[in-house]
This record gives sequence, structure tokens and C-alpha cells, in this order.
Amino acid sequence: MKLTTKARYGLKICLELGKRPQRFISTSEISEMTGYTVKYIEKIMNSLKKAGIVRAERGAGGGYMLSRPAGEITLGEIIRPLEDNLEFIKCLGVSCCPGEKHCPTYGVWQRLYNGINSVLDSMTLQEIIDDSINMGDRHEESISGPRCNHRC
Amino acid sequence: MKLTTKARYGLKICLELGKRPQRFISTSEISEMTGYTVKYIEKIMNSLKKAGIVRAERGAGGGYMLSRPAGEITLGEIIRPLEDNLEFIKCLGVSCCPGEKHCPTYGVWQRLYNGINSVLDSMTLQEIIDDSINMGDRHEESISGPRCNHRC
DNA sequence: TATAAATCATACCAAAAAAGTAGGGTATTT
DNA sequence: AAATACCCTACTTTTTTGGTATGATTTATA
Repeated sequence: MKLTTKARYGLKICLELGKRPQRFISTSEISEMTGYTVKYIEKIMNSLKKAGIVRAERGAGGGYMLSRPAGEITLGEIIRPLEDNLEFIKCLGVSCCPGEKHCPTYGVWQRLYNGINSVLDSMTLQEIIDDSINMGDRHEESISGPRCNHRC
Repeated sequence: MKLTTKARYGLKICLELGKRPQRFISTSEISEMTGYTVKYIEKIMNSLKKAGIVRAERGAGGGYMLSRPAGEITLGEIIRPLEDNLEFIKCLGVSCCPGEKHCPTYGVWQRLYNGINSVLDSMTLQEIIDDSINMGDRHEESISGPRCNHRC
């Protein structure tokens, strides 16, 4: 039950695209902004493109941009294609427990799945962009304790 | 973002213990009921014991039983010790993003964490036991499509 | 029309995590 | 004393994740 870097990085990348709407941004620009490698960014963008979140333009001057306004994209829409559709267990849509009449935990995982999706779909990309602009330095005071030491 | 087998198996084991309260059940009995290996069950029970969910008795006639009535145990309490405390990302309690003033996704993961926990803490083990008894065969009709083919 | 800048596609590799095993030790009952 | 059963540590195997590498295709521009 760990979020993959694809989802974490992917969301950060979408935030950057959302801050600079209506223009194509290349993978090398994204790499400079985020510190991720170009190749890994390509992989992430490929998933986001298939999902219809971003559109790409090839050739010189090309790159990626959001295919819709950030206010019309939920975080769930971004994270699902990067996180195997958030199917944290195999038997979600399909039924399970071969040999058993009734799977007692089926409903549990169903509710959890719905809960996760409803949290993520309740936030739009634009809201997170606005937050990060409004917060500015204000948050800095509150981060004085230990820090995680992984790449965000 | 996959649930581990430890959590899945662990919940199923707790259901079995909850159905037979007030007596000690050995790992070999659990193995017969579930099909999991004794050694792996031992590992799971060890985590649950540390978390105070079950208590153990050693020696002949020993085994495991729930340390509280199933109605007083939430699913979150069972799953957290088996799933690395449900910390799906490293920077949840602690602050993150070294070198950045403000982590724009901090709040996102915080809300998701709260959502996951609140879903799981809203269900008691007893409720799931009751469900599985009430449902009985009724559920069987609804499972006609494809099935997941992993061990539940 | 060449050249450079870019995405696209496929395959591969290495590190980490998950899943499960092995072997022996210790406590308890009979 | 013998059998049962948990406890503890370490190990191995498998799967997933987190990338890389190579090269092809598309597009703008000089």
C-alpha cells in the first residue's frame, strides 16, 4: 500500500503544466523544473496522454500541455492512470473467492475503493495550484520538525 | 498502492477468530480454515499480537484469540499494523520537500490518509462477521462474471 | 532539404519490497 | 518426559518498482 513515484511525480508535473497553461512544455523543461530524468518523465507523460489528461505536440517547439483547464481535472483523473487505476486489490470490479459461496471482505474493499476515489475526485488540480500560491511562505514556519528524505 | 497479502490474510484470520470467541485457536487450525501456511500465519499473528489485537497462549492447547470483543475492534486497527501503519507515502506526519518552501501536495496526501483511515475505522470486525452470516448464499447469484484468480 | 528538437515505442536492467521458508528456541499441558 | 504450540532470527525467492537504452518518427526552421 505505497503510492508509486509515478503518481507522485505525475501530480507534481501536472501542477507545473497547470501553472503555465496554453503552451507546450518539453520533457527537458519539466526535467529542469522538477529534477526528474527526461526518460522517466516521458514514461509518465505517456500514461497521462493515453488517459487524455495531457496532449502532446511532436517536433521542435513541441511538448505537453493539459488537455483541459486545471479546474476541470480532478486529482483522481491524474492519479488513476499512473497508479494502475487505484485497484489496490485484484477483486474489485470482478467477484472473487473461487470455491467460496461468499467473500466476506468483498464489501470492505469496495468501500475503501470508493472512499479513496471520492477523496481524490473531490479535489481539482486548480485548487491545489491556488493553494500552493496562497500558502506561499506561510507554511514554512510549520515545518520545523523531521523531514522525509525522499525526492518529492 | 497494492494491499499486501499480510493485510488481506490477517483480516480473514481475524474474522475466523471472531466467529469462535473465547477460545484459543492454533496456527495449524487457522491453516486448515484458510489454506495459508503455518509459518506465514505465525508471522501475521506476531504483528497482530504486538498491536494488541490478539493474545496468545503458548504450549499444548494454546493458540490465539481476539483480545477484545469483535464489536470493539475496527478494521483499521487490524489493517494498520499489517500494512505499515497505512503510511502510503513517507511524508505524512513529518514535513517534506527539502529545498522547497512549501510542498503543494502535502495536503493532498494528508486528506487521502485521513479518508482511508476513516473508512476502515467506520467498520467493526463484528459488522463484517454479521454481514457474512446474513448474506449467506444470497451473494452467490450476483457473482457470475469473471473472477479474480488470487488467493483470498 | 538538411538539421535540430522533440515525442513515441519497445525492450531491457537493477534495486527494492513483498511473500514465503527454515531452523531452532521456549513455554505449557498432559 | 513427551508432545504441542508459540516465539525469534535469518534467509530465499518472486514480484514490483524505478528507472535506462536504443532507435524511430514527427515537426519547425534555417
